[in-house]
Amino acid sequence: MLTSRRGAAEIASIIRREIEQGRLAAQERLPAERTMAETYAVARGTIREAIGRLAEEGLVEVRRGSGAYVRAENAQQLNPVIQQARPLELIDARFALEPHICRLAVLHARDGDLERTEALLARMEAAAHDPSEFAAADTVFHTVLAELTGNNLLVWIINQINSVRSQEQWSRMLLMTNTPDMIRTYNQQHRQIVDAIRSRDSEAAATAMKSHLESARLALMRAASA
Amino acid sequence: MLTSRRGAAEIASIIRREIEQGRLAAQERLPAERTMAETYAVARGTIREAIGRLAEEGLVEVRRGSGAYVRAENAQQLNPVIQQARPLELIDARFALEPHICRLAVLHARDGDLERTEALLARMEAAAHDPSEFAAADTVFHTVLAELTGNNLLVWIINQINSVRSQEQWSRMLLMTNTPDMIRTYNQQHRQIVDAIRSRDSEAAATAMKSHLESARLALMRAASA
DNA sequence: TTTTTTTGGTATATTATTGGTTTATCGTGG
DNA sequence: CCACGATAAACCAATAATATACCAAAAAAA
Repeated sequence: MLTSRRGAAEIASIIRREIEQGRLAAQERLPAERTMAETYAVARGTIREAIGRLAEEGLVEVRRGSGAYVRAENAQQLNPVIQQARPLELIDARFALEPHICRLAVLHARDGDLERTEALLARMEAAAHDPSEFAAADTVFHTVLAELTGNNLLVWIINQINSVRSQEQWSRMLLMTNTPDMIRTYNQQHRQIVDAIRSRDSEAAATAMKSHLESARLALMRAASA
Repeated sequence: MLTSRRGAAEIASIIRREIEQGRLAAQERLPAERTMAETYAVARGTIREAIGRLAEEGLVEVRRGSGAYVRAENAQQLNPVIQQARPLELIDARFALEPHICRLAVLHARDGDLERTEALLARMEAAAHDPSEFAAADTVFHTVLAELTGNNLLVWIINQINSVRSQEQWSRMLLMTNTPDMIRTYNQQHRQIVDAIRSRDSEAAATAMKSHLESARLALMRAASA
């Protein structure tokens, strides 16, 4: 139900969501009130009202003449379980989910749906020497696989797991493990997965995903012990 | 009586359902009376009558010049994605997660940890004629299995999935499917799972869990088609 | 350093929106 | 017929949002 009156409450919800989703990092400064007023097409007073509520909630801290800042202790507040999850816990969770996601994708994916994965495969193959770009595309790839199942719950879970990748520790780990050699291996495995889905072989798809995850786990453990 | 002509009582139930299903968050403002009148194709007075009843029930709070707001204590604050998940989506997600959770439980569970499952098995076996009690214990049982893995991320995911059981639709479904016969079947399967974990046979544990979930899915589909 | 720019803080008059109220009218069912 | 509920329209009062201007603190630039 959308209301015509875009009030301070709605603006506050929008900003709150931005913060909780981590699109605004801790300690980071919010855009200036006048800027936000323009971007949300709303009066500055409304922005001030919204920020005031967030300040009351302790989510942000406003400094006169400087700006409004995300309070550190609240930036990661939502889903502390996921944020504190250790890399190996994440891999285990993926081991549980993604092979079966591949099976469900075989059952539910329509032919046209695989085109998106093709574009992603190309993007990842072009990023052999750009670990960040590869990681970004890889995240989308695994999300798209979940979407192929048509199961919104699974998509949501995968998104939750993916959200940890924005974490600092995780980013550094990715840069270490995503060497050109590993990226090449991953790309071959990705293609095996897509091919298996395309040929409607659910067990082959699940097996390919297990191999893929096993490679990722090994790379992770090598990086951790190094 | 003309069914096309909707009275205040009907409008009130519609809005009440919107609130209880969490489609309107806490503290959120309802659409303006004039707007709702248009969307429900009804006179403003009828909307006012409906909102008045909700206010009497304490479900909403009306502020002159501002709007009608959902009172915090009545708003559903669960995750909308999970809340709107269909039973079969949930089962599929469990199919993805729980067999592998059993494997991980075999790997990580210590001997003493299985005592909790024993107590739960006894509780469920004593509840053959009490579907609600059985469902409650069953929820805990699957959570404990996740805890055996030592993976907090998996525990969190299972808890999220379990939280949907408080939903109205789901409760009715459980009462339909949890007949004494089905409960007996479930209890046998639960014991197979625990026995497999105890004897450190990860594939047997995973297979037993798959059988269990398959039984649940069949019961669900029978109930849905009935 | 000094100067300039940017930023939040405050005040105010105006406009728009919203709930509150009244009144007249129409249809349906008893 | 009457009673009752819904409709429709008009107006009132409270509140929210807008638009504008100016101040003071902080930051940036000179």
